[in-house]
Amino acid sequence: MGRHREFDVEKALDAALCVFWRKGYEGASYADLTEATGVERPALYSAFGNKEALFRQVLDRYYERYVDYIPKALEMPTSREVAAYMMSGAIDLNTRYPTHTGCLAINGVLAGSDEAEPVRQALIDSRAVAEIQLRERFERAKAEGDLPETAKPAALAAFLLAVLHGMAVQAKAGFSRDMLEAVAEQALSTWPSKSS
Amino acid sequence: MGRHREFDVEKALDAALCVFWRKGYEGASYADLTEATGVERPALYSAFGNKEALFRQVLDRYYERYVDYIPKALEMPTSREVAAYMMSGAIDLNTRYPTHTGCLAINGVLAGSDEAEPVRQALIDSRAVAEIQLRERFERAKAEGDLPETAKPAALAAFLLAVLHGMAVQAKAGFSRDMLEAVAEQALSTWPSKSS
DNA sequence: GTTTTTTCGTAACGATCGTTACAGTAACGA
DNA sequence: TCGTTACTGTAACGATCGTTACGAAAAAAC
Repeated sequence: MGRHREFDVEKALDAALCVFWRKGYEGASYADLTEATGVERPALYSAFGNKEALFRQVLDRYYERYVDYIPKALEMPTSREVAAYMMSGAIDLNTRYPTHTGCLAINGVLAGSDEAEPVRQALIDSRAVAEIQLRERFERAKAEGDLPETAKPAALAAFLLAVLHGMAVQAKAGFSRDMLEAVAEQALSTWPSKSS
Repeated sequence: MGRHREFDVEKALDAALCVFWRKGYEGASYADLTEATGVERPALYSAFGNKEALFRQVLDRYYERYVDYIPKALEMPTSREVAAYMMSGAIDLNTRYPTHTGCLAINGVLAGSDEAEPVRQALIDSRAVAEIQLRERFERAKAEGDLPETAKPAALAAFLLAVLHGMAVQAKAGFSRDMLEAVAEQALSTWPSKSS
C-alpha cells in the first residue's frame, strides 16, 4: 500500500556508482549524487540509507557487475593464466570509461572533491618525475650493456613504479614489512639480466 | 624589524608533514594542523599561505628529507640494483613509522578524514578477499604441479595484487592502455613456470 | 469517498570546512 | 621613548558538508 517510488532504484544506483567511481567516497557530495541520479536527497536516504550505506551498496554492485572477471580468472587452468586474465581484466576495466578511469575501489580512497584536483595533479606530476628519472637510467643501462637489447626502459620504469605504488597502497592497508619484501623479491625475479 | 616569530617553522612543517602523511590532503583539517603544530590558524596562513601551499611545501620537504633514496638508487651500477634499492628504500619508508604508514604522496590522495575510516576499512577488506582467493588458487596450482615446489603462493598473490593496485593508481593518473599492458607483460615475464 | 500509508520535494538543521578581520603584543629603528 | 612593523590569538566569516522535519501529493485499503 501507499505511494509508489517514482524513480528506478537500479538506475539510481548505477548513476551513484559512476559518481563514486569518479570522485571517490568523500569527494562525492549529495549535490553530485542528486544531480547524477535525478533523485532528491531525502529520497536517496529513504531508499539506501546513509552515504556510507549507499557507498557499500554501490561497492557490492561494482564487484558484482564490473569486476566479474575475478571468478572467471580463478577458473583458468594454470596460475600464469590466472594472473594474465586478472591483469587484462583489470586493464580493460580501468581504461574502459574515459570519464571514470581506474578502479572504483581504489578511487574510493584515491580520488577526492574537485577543489583538491590541483593537489592531486601535483602528486601525479611528482611521481612522473620519478618515472622519467628511472626511464633515463634504464636507457643508460641498455646503452651500457647492463640490459639486453630487447629490454624496454619505459616499460621497466612503469612496471617498477606500479609495484612501488601497489606496495604503498598495501602498506597503508597494513601489510607487514616481510610481506612487502616478498613482493619486491618476486618483482625482481623477473628483472632482465645482461646478455653477456 | 617587527615582532619575531614565536614558533619554529621547521618543526611546524614536520608536524604538518606527519598530519598529511596520516590523514591525506583533504582529510587533514586546520583543527588537526593547529593541534599538531601548536600554531594557531592565522600564523600558519601567514607563514605558509594556503592549505594547498602548505601541502606543497610539505611535499617538497618529504621528497627532500624522506625519499632521499631515489638519487642514491639511480647511482647504483646496474639497473637491477637500481630497482632493488628503490624497492628496499620504499619498503623501509612505508613501514618505518607505525602512526603513518605508506607513502605520503600516495596517502595524500588515498587517506581521508576519520569519519571515512569505516569505508576505508571496507575497501581494504574487500581487496583482502581477492588476495585470499588468489592465494588459495595458487596453492592449488602448486599441488597440481603447475607451480614449482619453491613457489610461494602468498607472495605471488601479494605481488599480483600489488601490480593490480599500482596499475589502478596509474590508470587514475592517466596511463594509457598500452602502457598498462606493457606493465602487465613485464610482471608476467617473471612468473614461475612448471618444473616439468 | 474517505482513510491510511508511503513517497516526494522544500527548506532547514547543526557541524565543520578553509579563510580572514581585527585587536592586542612584542621587537626593532630612530 | 616613541612610532613602525610584524606576529599572536580570539572570534567570526560565508560556504558547504551530511542529515532530517515537515507538509504536500499520490496510491492502495476500506
